[in-house]
Amino acid sequence: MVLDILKKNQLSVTEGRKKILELFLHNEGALAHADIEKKTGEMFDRVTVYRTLNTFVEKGIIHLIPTTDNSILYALCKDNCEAGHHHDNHVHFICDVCNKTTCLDEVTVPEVKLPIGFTPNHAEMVVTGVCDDCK
Amino acid sequence: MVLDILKKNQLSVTEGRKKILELFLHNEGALAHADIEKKTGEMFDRVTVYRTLNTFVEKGIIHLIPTTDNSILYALCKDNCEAGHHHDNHVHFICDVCNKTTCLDEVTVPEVKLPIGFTPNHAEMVVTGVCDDCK
DNA sequence: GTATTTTTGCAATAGTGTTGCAAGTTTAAA
DNA sequence: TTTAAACTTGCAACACTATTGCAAAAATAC
Repeated sequence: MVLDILKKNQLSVTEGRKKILELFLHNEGALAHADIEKKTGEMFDRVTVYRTLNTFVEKGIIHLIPTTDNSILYALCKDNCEAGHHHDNHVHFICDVCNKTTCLDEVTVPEVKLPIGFTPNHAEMVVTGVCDDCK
Repeated sequence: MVLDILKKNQLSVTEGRKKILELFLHNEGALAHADIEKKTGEMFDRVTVYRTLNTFVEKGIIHLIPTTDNSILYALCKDNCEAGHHHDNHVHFICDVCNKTTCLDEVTVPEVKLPIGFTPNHAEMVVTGVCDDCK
């Protein structure tokens, strides 16, 4: 599984990439750099984690989630991942209780009518509230 | 104008608050902390700018805009500001060309149907593309 | 005008992210 | 299977972003 994804994206198979990709595959929600650093412990250098995450974003294996605090959240979305690249037009949900961020793969970002003069390219939507686990 | 807003929110009137609030009033788009520091130059300490922005957010004079890089963007939205507090349910637009962020006060964030178990509280939407100035 | 409350500036600290380079690992090809 | 080329990693250094405590200064209230 992990190997397939790396090879499909023409990436060298290294311990760091395998481990970090596994974290995303076995983790429901989104992850921040700090989460990954905690979970991998002393295994890799901070810089390696940063570079691995950037590589994955460039290849479209994971994608960024917009937030209002100054944190960068990354998530792998199962459906798109298989296809090798992301459409990433789904809504993200951040739980006010457990703070977990979830990709709602089945909820598509709705179209909005913009004022005259504005041309849309991409739209992101983040909903906060109470998630299924915390209800 | 500036004084009205500060008094309405029960804030002491200081040089820093007046100057920063003016920046928002005379600036179309959103501002990051770094923008404000550049525009105020040596007038105030960085810490004062941080604290002023936090105070304004708490009082609802300005609000945060979600981004995918790790930057915090602040914007004052004319309509709500007059009322003393924000509804902040409008769409934000980030121009791919000039990178300016605009509040589309007249475009409301649409409702979406969430999966069973999820209860929404607040929704944010950010659209990227080409703005009116850059078209 | 003075006392009280609030805000500011400074110094120190912590967190976040990037770059250059040498050493190490992976890949591909003989 | 060995070797050479390409790529990735770790380290050190650096830059930027943000927060806290405390004393001095300013604003408000009386």
